[in-house]
Amino acid sequence: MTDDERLPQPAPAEIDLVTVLHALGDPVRLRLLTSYADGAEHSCDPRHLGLEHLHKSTVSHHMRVLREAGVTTTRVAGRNRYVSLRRADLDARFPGLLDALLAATRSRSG
Amino acid sequence: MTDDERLPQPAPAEIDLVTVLHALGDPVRLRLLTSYADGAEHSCDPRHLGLEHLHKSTVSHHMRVLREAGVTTTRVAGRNRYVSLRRADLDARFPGLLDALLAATRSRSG
DNA sequence: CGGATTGGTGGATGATTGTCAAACCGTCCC
DNA sequence: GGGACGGTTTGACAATCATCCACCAATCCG
Repeated sequence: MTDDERLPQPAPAEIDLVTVLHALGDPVRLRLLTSYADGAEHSCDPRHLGLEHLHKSTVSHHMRVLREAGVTTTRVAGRNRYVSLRRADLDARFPGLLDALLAATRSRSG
Repeated sequence: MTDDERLPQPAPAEIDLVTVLHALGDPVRLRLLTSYADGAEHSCDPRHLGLEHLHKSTVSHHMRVLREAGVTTTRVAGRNRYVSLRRADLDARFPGLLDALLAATRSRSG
């Protein structure tokens, strides 16, 4: 489970606020964030994410940006990848930020 | 004071989260945000903002992005412009977001 | 083995962007 | 009027970016 391979991601202390904001300043990636808000692991398939209109390589690109910014983590198991939010790391580094962002997306502009 | 002319800016309800995050996902603009965190009005002169290395037209461009995103407001008085945070509008629309952002910039990664 | 599934890589392309420079504009003041 | 001051606008340019497409790689399963 947890000891599967993980794709490269920044250490908690290396998560940079500007990079995170830049990563989330895109409609597709902010929508991915809302999908991940449930804390569960998600596949990369665009059809499971309400992104049917996007090419799978485009979604792959966006997920890489999120991961390299430190927003998500990706666990590799067989031919599947399981993406989830790094909630604890983000909360520790930027207290209240994630909650405020998720609340903001829920209240309307998501 | 308050009834001076103001440069165009979005109405409170039109402030869009993606646009705000995109605006703040730039090191110069995030730094401007920290300058404005005191709630006071600030001139546009790069030398008063710790941005001596930037051309004044570049700073003008960044301030326009912030204003059009709804992050700041600009009051015009004579030949001067006074830029300040739209704290009340942002707090009303995205509760806790601004506080979390400013706390994050203060704690380190500014 | 061989096909299907899941997802990523690399190239191409058009759009956006950050920056500077130079010209411009309204205002203040001598 | 005519500088000087504070900022904006426009244009140019390189860099980044979002997207698609075609191809590739690893894994699972019959």
